[in-house]
Amino acid sequence: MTQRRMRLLTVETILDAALVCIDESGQLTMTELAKKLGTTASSVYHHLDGRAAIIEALRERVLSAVELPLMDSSSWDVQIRSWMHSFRHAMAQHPNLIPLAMEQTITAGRALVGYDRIAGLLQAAGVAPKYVIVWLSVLECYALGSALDLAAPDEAWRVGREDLPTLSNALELASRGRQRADEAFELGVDALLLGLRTRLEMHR
Amino acid sequence: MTQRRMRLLTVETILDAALVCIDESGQLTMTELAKKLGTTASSVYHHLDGRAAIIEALRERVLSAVELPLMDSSSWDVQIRSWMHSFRHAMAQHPNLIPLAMEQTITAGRALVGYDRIAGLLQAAGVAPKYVIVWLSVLECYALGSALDLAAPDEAWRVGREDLPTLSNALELASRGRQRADEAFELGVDALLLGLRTRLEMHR
DNA sequence: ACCTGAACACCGTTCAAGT
DNA sequence: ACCTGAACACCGTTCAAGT
Repeated sequence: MTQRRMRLLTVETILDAALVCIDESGQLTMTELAKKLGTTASSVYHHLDGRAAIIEALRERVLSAVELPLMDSSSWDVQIRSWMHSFRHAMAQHPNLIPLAMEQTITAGRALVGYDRIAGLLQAAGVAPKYVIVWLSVLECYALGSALDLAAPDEAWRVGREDLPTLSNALELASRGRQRADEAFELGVDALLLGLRTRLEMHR
Repeated sequence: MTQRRMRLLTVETILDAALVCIDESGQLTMTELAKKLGTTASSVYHHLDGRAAIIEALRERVLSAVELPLMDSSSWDVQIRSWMHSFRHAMAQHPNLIPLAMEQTITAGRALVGYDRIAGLLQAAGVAPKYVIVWLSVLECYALGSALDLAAPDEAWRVGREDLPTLSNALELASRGRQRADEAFELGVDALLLGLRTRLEMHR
């Protein structure tokens, strides 16, 4: 009966609540977070070192859902493709987190293992060693831009100007919202890898 | 002699100062901006409707430096390529602005004319009408991701872990900082366009 | 060890009062 | 019309005081 009073907060519960805040409102304020936890903002500081640390931890959590490229027998472009998909799928679970996570640094610690394997795949595919990082950057830029695209409001693609007939017409025929973003991601990854493959074959 | 007192502020001078703030510190606070202008924060509100409006105006200003795709006789991929370069070059002048401009909306009003022409080029190249917007999204995602790459600190690509030999070795051989970002952008654009061209030829 | 309320420095923005 | 100082609501963070 005289059970010790339960801990109100845990790193886990705080991160859970913070992610809910971000998913719901796209923002993260310490007061809103505290309210959702039923405490005050200052309590949070006993478990995590401020707002920046919370966002950092959430980015790690989301990135940890990215599957490592499998070391199986499939070809290098299939493996890279599936890794890009896994990356974007993880990001797509919490699109509102993406702009917040951008504020700090871009490349993460935990993702490095994945990067190492991708570097190996690129090298095995025939990319010259001094260009492996450059190609890794290319893939990262596209993955990042596509992730941001997930967070963008679809209204951005509304035109309503009659002096831009080609664009207006194309928008009529196009898919919208998430589906457009998904199709674009797919197409872009394939084009990047096809471009890389074609270039490698040309230089052989 | 009895010259009317000069106006202290203009929309132009405010935007100039704001851009200096952002270039210098990567931030934009109204008080810092006011100090740089030699006035108080509240004065600014007589000319521009708050911080968000300032960033919006700056984004328009930077985007207005993007050259429209020329309607000349060069092939579609050369034209698209030069437009992508112009876009990124404009962004590269003020990399610190990019994350701030992301906070609001992504696609801009003024850029729409450029988008219309790119849509025309894609269609002329043989892209099916319902996929024109999707391809436009692909190009935008990559341009955006590459722009963000410009704002990222280079330390992000420092590893120092011996359990990741491929990545560490690749980093040794790679170029760094701005040069790496430039090379990556170049390579990615070419790969995307080469991929698109190859795909179009396959489906012909 | 964990939680709390009050306090602090700093935001963006508004507004009545000046010229 | 343009500028200003004071005020307001709201941030993130710190800290002495409680249990």
